[in-house]
Amino acid sequence: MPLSPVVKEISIAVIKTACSNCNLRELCLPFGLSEEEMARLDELINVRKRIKRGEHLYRAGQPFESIYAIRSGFFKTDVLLEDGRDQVTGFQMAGELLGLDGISNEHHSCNAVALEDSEVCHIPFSRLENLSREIQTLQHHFHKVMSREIVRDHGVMMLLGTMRAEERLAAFLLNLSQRFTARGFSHAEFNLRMTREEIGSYLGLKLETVSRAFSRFQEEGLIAVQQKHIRILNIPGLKQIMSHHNH
Amino acid sequence: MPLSPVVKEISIAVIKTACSNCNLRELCLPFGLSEEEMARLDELINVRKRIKRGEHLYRAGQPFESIYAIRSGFFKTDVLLEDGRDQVTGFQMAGELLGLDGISNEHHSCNAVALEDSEVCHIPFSRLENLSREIQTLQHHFHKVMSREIVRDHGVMMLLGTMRAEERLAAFLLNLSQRFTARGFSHAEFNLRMTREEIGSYLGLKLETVSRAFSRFQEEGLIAVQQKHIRILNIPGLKQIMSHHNH
DNA sequence: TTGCACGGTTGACATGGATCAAACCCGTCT
DNA sequence: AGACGGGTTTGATCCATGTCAACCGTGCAA
Repeated sequence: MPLSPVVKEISIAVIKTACSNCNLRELCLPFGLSEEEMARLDELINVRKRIKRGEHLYRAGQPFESIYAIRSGFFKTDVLLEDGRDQVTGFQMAGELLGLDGISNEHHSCNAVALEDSEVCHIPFSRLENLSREIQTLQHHFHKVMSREIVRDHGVMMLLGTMRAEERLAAFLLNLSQRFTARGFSHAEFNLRMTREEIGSYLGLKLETVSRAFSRFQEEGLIAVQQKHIRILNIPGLKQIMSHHNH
Repeated sequence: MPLSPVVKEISIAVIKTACSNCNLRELCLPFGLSEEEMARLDELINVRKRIKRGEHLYRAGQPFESIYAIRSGFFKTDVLLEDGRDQVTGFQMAGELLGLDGISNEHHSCNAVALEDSEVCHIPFSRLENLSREIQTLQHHFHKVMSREIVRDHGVMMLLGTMRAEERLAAFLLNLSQRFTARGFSHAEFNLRMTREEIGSYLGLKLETVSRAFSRFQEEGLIAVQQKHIRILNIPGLKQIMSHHNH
């Protein structure tokens, strides 16, 4: 059966996806819900999409109708200016939500691209609003998630506004490490899913600067880098880089 | 009657404040509500606080229990790093909401300071959640407001990550102009409420750089600056500065 | 009225990161 | 196996913005 051009780029698998037995439920939307409440959430979240590396989950300008919970994989979001400049606004991993920016004016305001083969749960937003009018816990948790996104963005603004290159990269690595840990992965060893250029775009730096900072950290014994493979050797050392911001 | 030290710094006036006859209702939370729904919102928003110039509406770390709608005046929000660095994360004016960042972990994550004598409406958050479980329009509008904040933050990240000094300042001025216009003020002439240092902090620049950029714009006939008084003479010119980002 | 304090402006100079360019590494295709 | 291409590393140089310092303007207090 032929697929339309639009659908072709992401294959939709209508697999019954249950929050109730998802191991990410404590990181994700169902956090704090009772069994019975979770069952009601399950009714609404029943489509899972697979997105292959490099494909868009959504694009800026497309009508907004759903948010997405990442079940597995890794994404970036970015915004584009008319003159071609773009900036990565975030990297998202399992258990995190994508698409919250689209609520504001019924259209997505950024692009979401998979950086590795990924799976997301499709959450129709108006049905989520309906359900969260009935389940207070869900309502409150959703508000917390949105608020957390605002706080995170303030952190990035701080980083972009006041930190120098090496501080930014240290903050970035520590943040990744901490999020991997929360998902049960090694806090000290991981593969970067994004290029130096994407890291640079996120951190407001050029790719060469990112590369040099990696090399510098390696020379100082803080990390071991081998292309995309990172081993963090000295977490306190990285933290220290963030604190003494002169030289 | 003596006031406690905590209360002393902001004088609370328990004046009946009605959204229903507030001229900011179309910019603010009541947007889109029917008369009857607005009356229910009125029941919940019945305390107005006056905050004098320089005083804090709230501070980072304080327990969160309310959000605030600005009735009149002008605020800045800023975050502080342990090592003393701080950054202004936004400037807020009448009709805008303050405190959304506090939802995420029951504590405010930034400081909100009045830049001129101001008045805010006090909106107990749990009561707002209760009401928005009953009024779909309110619920949806509140979600839009939070989402808009996220989109705004992405814009600031873009600005901090990719723009040069003069582009940032042009973007800043155009944004202010546009928000003043939306509130019925002149789009071309206004007084800045913040210092050069605060502008710089927001834009990720030093105050001297901000000052030089103002002077440069003046030389080029784009604006007329006289200390805090700004007159915008050439809006297309400012827009153009933002677009050609090389030299 | 004078003087002080705070914010703003301007200049001279220093520097972190951008830019430009070459070479390298690694996986993939032929 | 060889060649190609995307991503990365490293070096040399440049420039926008930071830093430091002097001075100015305005409003408030004595």
